[in-house]
Amino acid sequence: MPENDTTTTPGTGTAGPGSRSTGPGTGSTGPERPADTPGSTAAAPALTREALAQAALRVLERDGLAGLSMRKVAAEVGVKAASLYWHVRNKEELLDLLNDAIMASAEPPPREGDWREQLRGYCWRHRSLLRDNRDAAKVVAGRLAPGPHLFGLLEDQLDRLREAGFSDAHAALTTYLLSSFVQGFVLQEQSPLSAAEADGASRLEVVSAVRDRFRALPVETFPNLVDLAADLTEPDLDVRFEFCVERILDGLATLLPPERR
Amino acid sequence: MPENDTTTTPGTGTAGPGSRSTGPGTGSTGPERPADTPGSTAAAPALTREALAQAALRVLERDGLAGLSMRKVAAEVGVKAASLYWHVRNKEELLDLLNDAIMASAEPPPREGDWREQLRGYCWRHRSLLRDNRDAAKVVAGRLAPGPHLFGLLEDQLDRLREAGFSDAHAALTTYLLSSFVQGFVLQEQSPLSAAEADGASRLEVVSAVRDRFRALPVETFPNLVDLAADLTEPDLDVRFEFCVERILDGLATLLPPERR
DNA sequence: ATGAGCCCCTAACACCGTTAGGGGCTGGTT
DNA sequence: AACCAGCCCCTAACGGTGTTAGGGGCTCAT
Repeated sequence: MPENDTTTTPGTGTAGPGSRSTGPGTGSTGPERPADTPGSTAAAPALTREALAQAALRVLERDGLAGLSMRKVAAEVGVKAASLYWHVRNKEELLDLLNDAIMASAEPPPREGDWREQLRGYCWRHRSLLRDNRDAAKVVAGRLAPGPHLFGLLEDQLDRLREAGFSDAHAALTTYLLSSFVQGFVLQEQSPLSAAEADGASRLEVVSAVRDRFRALPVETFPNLVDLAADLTEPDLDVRFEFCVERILDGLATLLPPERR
Repeated sequence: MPENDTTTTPGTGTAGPGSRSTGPGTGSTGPERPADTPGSTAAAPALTREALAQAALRVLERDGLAGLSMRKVAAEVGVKAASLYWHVRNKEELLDLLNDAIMASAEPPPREGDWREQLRGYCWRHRSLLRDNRDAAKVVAGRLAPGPHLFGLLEDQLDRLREAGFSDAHAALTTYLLSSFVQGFVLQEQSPLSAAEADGASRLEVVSAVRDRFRALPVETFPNLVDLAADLTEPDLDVRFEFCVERILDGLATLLPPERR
């Protein structure tokens, strides 16, 4: 009942009218539309999957992931909820589109400096991408489904890694290391520290409250937590991120022969 | 044992009748229950927050995070949904409890070998913890809210890091690096590669399908993706994880004076 | 006996994802 | 001209969700 379903799979082609058959664009990279509305009322906006993705992006920005519903996205494009199912198999697929729409605004760092500088740029940009779009980290979280835009980034990153001297296998593995870390980090840095967020509670207030809680722990069982309370609650998350990224870069450097650094 | 609780931040005590006022245990560490049901029908299970967490854990295992509803958790403990709100402010708080319940089954690696070996153990154990409990990674994802069990782990990890020779600040930052990475990695490794999962589609089938898709990309625009298709789709995720962890450990090693390695 | 606090209940609200079925509107074929 | 096929949207409804209001017992200390 709840999920299951999947009844569809490809089969079940009872050819019944109601069943979704092809849907517009299923292709990954190639353009799908036959042409574009040859004549007649040329201005008709023509609801596309792209338009859906943009609408979803707007709703996400306004209401957050929890507030993103089919009905709202439909309203955003001026139709009713059920109509979306002509363009999209289900909400999950809409989220895939949304995921790609988020990735669309990413662009690789400039091609200057050594490999460290460039990879560093990738990490920091990836982080800001996930932070700038509301709830982007959560959207991306359980979603590998590579949209075309991510392909471009991946391609570019691999290119630089190989050029830096990394082996094929190492280059490929490195992309996973970087993306896993950045994703995990942003997820953590954006999650509310305590229930006392979302209300007023300025960031700094919450942080120092957490720090006090650390300090208030029983010293005999949690000596380190008490002692390192200040370090654990370093309020500048950029410092944290920088530390982590530099450590990862150091680790990657050991893969290269010393002369390439 | 650790009855616990965290939570609440006391305020809001308007003392009005209908409003949830205190809830059972609000104390931080001390035991709350006055005693335990002195006489009479001694066997009454007495619905506790702990029991709720266990019930939620069972529902999670059975139906996954998407299928975890207040009503089901309530049914699991033999009450109706509305009754849960006496013990818990809302679903979010229940998820915090669930989070801690998941963490409860974690235990630190043995204290043998050098610091690398021990940190490695932490990473691999953390990963299996998140993989063994269904949807655990997603539950933990947007949830810092440190349950008492996580405190224990953190304390232990910090202790080993300092003993290894890391400075206070470095030790603290390292815990974030490790947990961010592991969390991000498991999130990625568990997310379905394509829509063609969840159905039949053995893992290997899907992997090789994805590999073929990489290879089928236009070579002139995605030369690296095409070329590294095999490396990018390495099916053994342990290999990936190992690479990432070792790189991070290498990076951490550079913080130590050479003689401590 | 009274009241306070605990703990659960029934009903209901508004909203969710999703499906069934239908109805126009278009363009091509017979 | 008539027809059909496909596109694209609609209304209505199903079963489910989190959450609140209000009430009712049941146990205790006064």
